[in-house]
Order: sequence, then structure tokens, then C-alpha cells
Amino acid sequence: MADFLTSQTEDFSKWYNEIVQKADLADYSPVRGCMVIKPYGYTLWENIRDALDRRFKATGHVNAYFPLFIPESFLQKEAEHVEGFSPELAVVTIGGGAELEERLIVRPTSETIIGHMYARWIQSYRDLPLLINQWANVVRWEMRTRLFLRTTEFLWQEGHTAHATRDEAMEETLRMLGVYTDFAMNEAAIPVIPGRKSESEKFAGAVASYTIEAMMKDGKALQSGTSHFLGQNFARAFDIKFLDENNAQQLAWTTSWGMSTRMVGAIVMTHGDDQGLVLPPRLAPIQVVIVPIWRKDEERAAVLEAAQQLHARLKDAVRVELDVREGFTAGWKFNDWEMRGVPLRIEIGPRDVANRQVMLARRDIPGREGKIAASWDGLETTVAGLLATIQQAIFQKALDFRESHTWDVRTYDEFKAAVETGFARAWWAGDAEDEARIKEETKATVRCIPTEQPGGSGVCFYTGKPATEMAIFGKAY
RNA sequence: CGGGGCGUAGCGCAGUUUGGUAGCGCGCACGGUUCGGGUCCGUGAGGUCUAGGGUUCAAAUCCCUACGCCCCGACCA
Repeated sequence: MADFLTSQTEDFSKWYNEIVQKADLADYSPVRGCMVIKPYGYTLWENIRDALDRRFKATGHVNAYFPLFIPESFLQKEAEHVEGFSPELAVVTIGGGAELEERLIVRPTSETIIGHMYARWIQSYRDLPLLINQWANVVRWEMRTRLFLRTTEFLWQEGHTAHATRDEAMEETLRMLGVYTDFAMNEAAIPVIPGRKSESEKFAGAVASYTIEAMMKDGKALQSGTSHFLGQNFARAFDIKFLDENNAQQLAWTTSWGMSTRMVGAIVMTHGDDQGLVLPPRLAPIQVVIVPIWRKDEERAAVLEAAQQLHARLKDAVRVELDVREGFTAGWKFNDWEMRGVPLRIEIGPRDVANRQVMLARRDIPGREGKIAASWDGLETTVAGLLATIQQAIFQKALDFRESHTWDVRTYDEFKAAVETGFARAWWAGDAEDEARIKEETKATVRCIPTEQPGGSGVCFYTGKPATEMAIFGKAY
């Protein structure tokens, strides 16, 4: 066990705080609740961003940028929206040394200002659908913050679309939930449960909210992406109207969806272990690190030359780094790169050079079992194959963990036991008040009503009423 | 905003009870040694002890005030 890192079982929360800093993902800022994302963490975010952006473009969206400042009056146009966000707004009252006529909100999200613009841009059904995404920072004045999971300022993307019909908007809402699901599973290797939010958990101003929920290694749930069907709420508030084919005025139907730097926290807490981070190969800033090993000076030249040649061969295919740092032992470097979560390590020493081979060490399998010898011949193929294997393996491991920490429960007692260590899955027919009571008593909430339902019907574990849907409950971040 | 903890070298801490020369480990610099799982030895640099006020011959230490950070709770992607 690593003595430079608190173990997960000893104190998961402490483990998280330590590894985020020690792996150089982020640091605390001089401003309370804010964080500095360091280059290694930012590269990870860039990879997340690129993988999402590709998917947005592939589904017909374009990027744009809307202002950071929003007139205070805009927020107030949608009653539920302003009520939901007002406690956590940062407000600018002075500009250029003078009191402002109208106070400016630092955006907590951009539905209002984008709604305002959409009203001007949309006149005809021919202008629809309007499919815009923006990459931006937002500010929410949170009471309690944690690096990546909840910070006062965070980075995200927010998609905002407008449609001619209810069905189209709903289709878009679910399409983007599907995009998030695909991203989480195939890029981040995080098994997620897509589903609908309960009334009390839905976005302020939405008709319905959808989410992907992931289970962290401490059994708690992390909402990792959301997609909202806004109905005509914002269209009504901002007067987003268009003329349809029959020359009749119609209100548009809108959606919004977002994924944030919280995803970094999700990756850390889904895959990480007592040695440090375990990054999914597809998103890892460094996929492969080559650690050369030598004993004497005469060995050094041969080993280094071979390592450089392998590095040159691999670098077009994978993100590979050659660790030539002096003054660090090989063992130290092994630990260092493991802490940073690099999926695959190539060790090459004099013995390997003599045999024209390398040792490959998998980050996801600790110790000697994760090491295999591989020939220099076809190393590109071996490495690429192994990275794909690791990607799949850590997904499977996370899925197995979630399934072994999810219980079908029929009674409240079973429920209470389940949410102590993971998720409870149960027939559910309760309302917001029932949910609030459950939360009061157990700290667990409805994480989502999964899109995939078993079908049929059952008896609600809490109210005893007949139920047609199953819900996932858990304690949430 | 309530409860708790903390603020001393870049980082982690001791020293505060009982006021009297500011210390340890890691890191950093240099030299040597080592290198297949966090080498070892030596030398060295580095401090307005969070800030302000008070008590005292004398304050990191006692008193008052302020600020900041972390953790736990109520709100949230």
C-alpha cells in the first residue's frame, strides 16, 4: 500500500482531495471555492471536451458564445428559474467605478440570455430547429465546495436548442442524453444509468430533466450530465415565437443540456485506487509512458537509444512520453506515473534490449500480474490493443462494482440497508413529500427513474401504492 | 449560516500546556553513491511564526480583534 496517499477505505474523501492535488489535476485558489486547473488536469478536460464536441457536431450542433453577464431582470422572467438560482448568484453592482443602473448577474447558466437572443433570431418555422452549444464558465455561489465536484466557478458546455414541435424538442432532449451516455460509457469508461429526474430534483424551469447517474467507489451517486426538456416555459418568458406553415403564431419548444468539469471528478472516483488515478486510455493526457532503466553508464546509451526509437515509433499512434528525468530511480518513476493514472507503462532495461523486448505494465492490474514481456516487433499493434483492452477492463470493473452495490428492495428496511453502501432499486409511486421524508430519514434521494424499465408493475416500497416505474435511490454528491 | 479543526521554510508538521537562541521530515541546490518497485551519505540555501492591537525586561507561546483555509451539517452540475 502506498504510504504517500491516504487509502480509499480509510477515508475516501481525504483520498480524493489528496489525489487531485498530488496527481497535478488541480490546486486551491486564493479565492474561496474556486480552483486552478493545472495543465495535466486541463489536458484531461480538453480530451473530454474534444470527445463531446465531436459528438455535438455529428448531431448537427454548432458552437457560439454568449456573454458572461446577464441583466438581472432576465433571470426574473421565469419564476421557477429565478427561485431556483437566486440563492447562488454572484451579482455585479459596480462597473467602471459607478453604480450600475441595472445589476448584472454572472451567469449561473445561460437559458435566459440565450432565450432573449433566440426570440430575435427566430421568426419562421424555417429558422428551426436552432441547435447551438457553447463552451463556457459559469458561477454558482455554493455553500460547500470540492475540487471538480462542486466549485464556485466551473467549466462546462451548455447546449440550447429550439424546435417547432413538442415531439422534436423531446426527441432532442433524449438524443443528447444518449450522447452523454455514449460518451460516459465509451470514452470515460463509466457505466451510467440514464433516466428521468424526479419532480424535486429537476432543473429550475424545466418541464422534465434527464440525467446520467454514476456510482462512485464509495457507493455514492454522481450526477454526471443532464438534459432538460424546457417545454414552452422559456419560450413564453422570452417570447420565442415563429410563424408555422399555416401562417399561425406558435411558441417554440426548447431544450438545454450540459456536462461540466465535474466529469473529471467522476473519472477520478470511478476508476482511482490506492495507488492513485486510473485514467481511461481514450481520455488520458498521457496514454503510455516509457521508463528506461540502466545500471552503468555503458548500459545507458544502448537503453536510451532503444527507448528513443520506440518512442519515435509510437508517438504517431498514441500519446506517449519518454521519462528521461535524471536523479529518480526507476521504482520512484513507476509510482509517480501510477499516481498520475497513466494506463500503460513500458519498462525497458539492458536485459530487454538484449532480448529486443520490453516489459508492459498495466495500470489497471497492480503489481507483477499486470506485467507482460512484449517484442519490439509490432509493438505499435500490441500497445494499441492493450490500451483498448484496458479501456474495456476498467469499464467492466466499474460496472461489476456498481452491480454488486445495487440491490432490489421491497421494504423500507431493505432500502435503508442498501443506500448505506450503494444504490437501491425499487418500485416507486411516491410524491415529492415522500421523497423529502426519505431524504430526511436516510439522506438518500431518487437519483433517477431509469429509461430502461423492467416493464409490468409492482408495489411501491414506501407508500404501498401500486407502481408502474422503478427508481434508483442513493446518497448523492 | 451553525458545529469542529487548523494557520510556524516550497510541502507536511513539532514547538504553545509551564513566555527566554525557531526546529524536524520531505522537497530544493551542489558533490559522491545508487538505479528491474518511492537508494544512501555528506554539504548548503531557505522564516516579517496569517494580520493588527495589548500584557511583559522578554511573545510563535498569554489576552483581544480581524482575516483565511479545511472538515462535518442545511442548498446544488
